[in-house]
Amino acid sequence: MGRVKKTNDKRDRIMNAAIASFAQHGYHQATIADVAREAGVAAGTIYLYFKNKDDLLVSIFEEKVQGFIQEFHRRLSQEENAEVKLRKLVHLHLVEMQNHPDLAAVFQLELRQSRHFMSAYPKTDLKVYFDLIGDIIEEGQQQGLFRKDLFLSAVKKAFFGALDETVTSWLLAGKNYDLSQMADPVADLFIRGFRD
Amino acid sequence: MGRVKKTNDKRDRIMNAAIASFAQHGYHQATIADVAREAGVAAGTIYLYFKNKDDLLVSIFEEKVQGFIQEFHRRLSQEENAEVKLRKLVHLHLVEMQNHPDLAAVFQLELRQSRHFMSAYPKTDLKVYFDLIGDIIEEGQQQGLFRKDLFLSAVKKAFFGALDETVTSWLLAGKNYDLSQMADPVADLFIRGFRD
Amino acid sequence: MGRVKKTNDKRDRIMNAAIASFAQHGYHQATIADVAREAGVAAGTIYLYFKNKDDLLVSIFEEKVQGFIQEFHRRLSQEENAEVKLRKLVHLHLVEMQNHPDLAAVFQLELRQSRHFMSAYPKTDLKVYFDLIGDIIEEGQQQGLFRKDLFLSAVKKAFFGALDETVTSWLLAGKNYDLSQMADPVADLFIRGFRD
Amino acid sequence: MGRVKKTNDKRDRIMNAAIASFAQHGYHQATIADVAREAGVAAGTIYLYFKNKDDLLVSIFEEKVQGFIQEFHRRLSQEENAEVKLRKLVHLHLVEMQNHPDLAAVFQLELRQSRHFMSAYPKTDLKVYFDLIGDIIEEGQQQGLFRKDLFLSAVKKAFFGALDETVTSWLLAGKNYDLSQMADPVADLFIRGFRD
DNA sequence: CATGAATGAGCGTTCATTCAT
DNA sequence: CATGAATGAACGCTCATTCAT
Repeated sequence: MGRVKKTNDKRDRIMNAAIASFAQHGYHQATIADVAREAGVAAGTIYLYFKNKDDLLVSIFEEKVQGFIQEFHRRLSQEENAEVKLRKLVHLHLVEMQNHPDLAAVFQLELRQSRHFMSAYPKTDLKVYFDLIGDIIEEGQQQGLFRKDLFLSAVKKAFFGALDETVTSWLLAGKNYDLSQMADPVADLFIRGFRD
Repeated sequence: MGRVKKTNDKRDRIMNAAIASFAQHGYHQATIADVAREAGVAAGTIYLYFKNKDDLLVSIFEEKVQGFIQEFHRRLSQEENAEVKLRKLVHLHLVEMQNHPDLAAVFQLELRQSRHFMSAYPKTDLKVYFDLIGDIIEEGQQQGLFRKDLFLSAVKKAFFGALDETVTSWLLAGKNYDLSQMADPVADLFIRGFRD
Repeated sequence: MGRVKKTNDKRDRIMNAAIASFAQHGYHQATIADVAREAGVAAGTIYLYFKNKDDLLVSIFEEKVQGFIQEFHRRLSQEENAEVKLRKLVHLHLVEMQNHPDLAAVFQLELRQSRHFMSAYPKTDLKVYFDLIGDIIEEGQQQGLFRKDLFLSAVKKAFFGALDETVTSWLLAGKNYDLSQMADPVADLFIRGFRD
Repeated sequence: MGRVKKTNDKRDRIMNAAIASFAQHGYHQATIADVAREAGVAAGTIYLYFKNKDDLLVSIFEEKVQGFIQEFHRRLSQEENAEVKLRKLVHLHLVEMQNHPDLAAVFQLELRQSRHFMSAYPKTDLKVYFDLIGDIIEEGQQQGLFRKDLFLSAVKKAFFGALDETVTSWLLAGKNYDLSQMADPVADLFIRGFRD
């Protein structure tokens, strides 16, 4: 176990170094040498764990988003009411981004620079996140809370886009205010918008 | 007049070539040679009209977005009712993007890769667009249509983000559906969300 | 005459602008656009008077050096004594360079960057200057002032090199002392070295 | 040791390739690709050992001149008499240049094209060479061989300039005569010029 | 003669990636 | 597994020169 653990440690160190480097310098400006230095490994070592620079970026997304989604699922499954779930999702999304600003910067700003990611976008884990949102809305419809005539694929995107822009604006403003305070106003807006 | 016209023609040709090239290959992947070939000019000629590659990208944004905002302003000023205005804005936004998909791709995907643009983001013309949105919402509040307790800076971003993601999703899905059909569902969502 | 004069004026203006530009920025750093701006003409105009940038540099040398040599000839022909002539030549050389520092900079520093000049060096007007020096030394030998066994081609170069380095050092030191004060010490050195 | 030796070998190979390339084509005309080809390395490798092209040029000067000066110092320290020292210095200078004509070409012709070098000129190792010359002259004064009223800073430059021009002329004439034969005539000239 | 817009060849430098050790 | 020296493709940009007006 110690052996395996150690290996994963190194992979994690590289990934975290990449998050920090990409967030600080931007994906294109950050070099593999930067990441290696930050991770305390040789540049060549990175290629033992990741196929290439793009894979490193995409892996950050896949593994970290997966983690978030799993956690969000777990946390939301405790709730019954779709409105409460939706509100909680907004809170979780913004709080997590606030607590992991480097990761947020990579998600919001850098990830879009990966051709590979963008072309695979509709099939990524992000789809799972969209589904999570869609499921909650449908749940709300079944609970008689939300309108039946919602154009689901449209409102899902609108909801996600609202969260996304909220985080992006916060990042680009220099993170100079409390992001979580935006949660209730945004959640209210959509819950009212969804209501019957 | 002929002389001036011709010069502007060349500048426009370069800018349009850049929009096409950036949309097709992505900002970083597109080379100045690509743009020049597409515009039918020599590479060096581009530097007679634009300071550098980044300036080309930023100029696209500034001049084209300015055009859109002015047109939106003009079109919306004919309306009285804030709800109608908001609905119309959503329509205009999505229809324009649908009619100019390359430009849309540059706006949604490529522009964010410009460090220069992103750092200037809060001061760009995009702020004017945010203001336009904010003004309509405030107008709705004064008309007694929208809630007075809206967290304006939050809902502005949510609204813009929703439009933004709607377009981005459409682009990344390969523009394989009618974008304008998303207008009413999205507009409905926000109008209800804003209502008193 | 007015017509011809005007033309020569423009050629002169360009040449003087080139001297100033080359002296200030260096030959390679100075652009044709710089020279044109300084001369108050369009870039293309320069090519009506000079074959190319290199020709401009070489022409400065040829015409200005020719002027100097002619003047030196004239001024020295008044003297009889070879020692006096030599002393006067040193004075003239240093005083002229001091009075035309931009020209000096072009001679001492920039001219050597012209491949064309360097390859033609042994055949340039500089040879005439070397000959002028050689003639004076031979005159001194005939006047019984200088040794008969001087290796003429060696001492000519040594003499010129001494003047050259004296000017170069002054230029590179920022022209922060009186160059003409070096004349007598240098002249003394060579006159003694040449003496029988 | 093998490892270190090999690394130095590569650096040396690049430097020697640069000397050959700069001598043959001139500094500005020689490309990094030329140097790389000549050295048998990839272009990028050069940047592992030198900061940029200019650094390559300046490094040639610093390391090679330093070598010469040290060797000259060592060789001259064996002599007592200042006149003999001076004569030997002239010999060494010309013989070394004759034996390393590519290096000579870089010194005499190319180095002066480096803005960076020229601006640092008064502080370079060349100053050490000037000092070496000055020390010998002062030694001669103390030995009662040379005049006390020599304008030292003037005659130092004259002496160096004479050597410099002697080499330059030889190079530009196509190295078509024996440079070392100029040594005695030049040395004689200065020794007589310096004498009491 | 004069212009200056247009040209396009040319090059230094970076950096993701490889591979011998 | 790990290294880091070496690679070499790739590209933005400059600027001397041309030529249609």
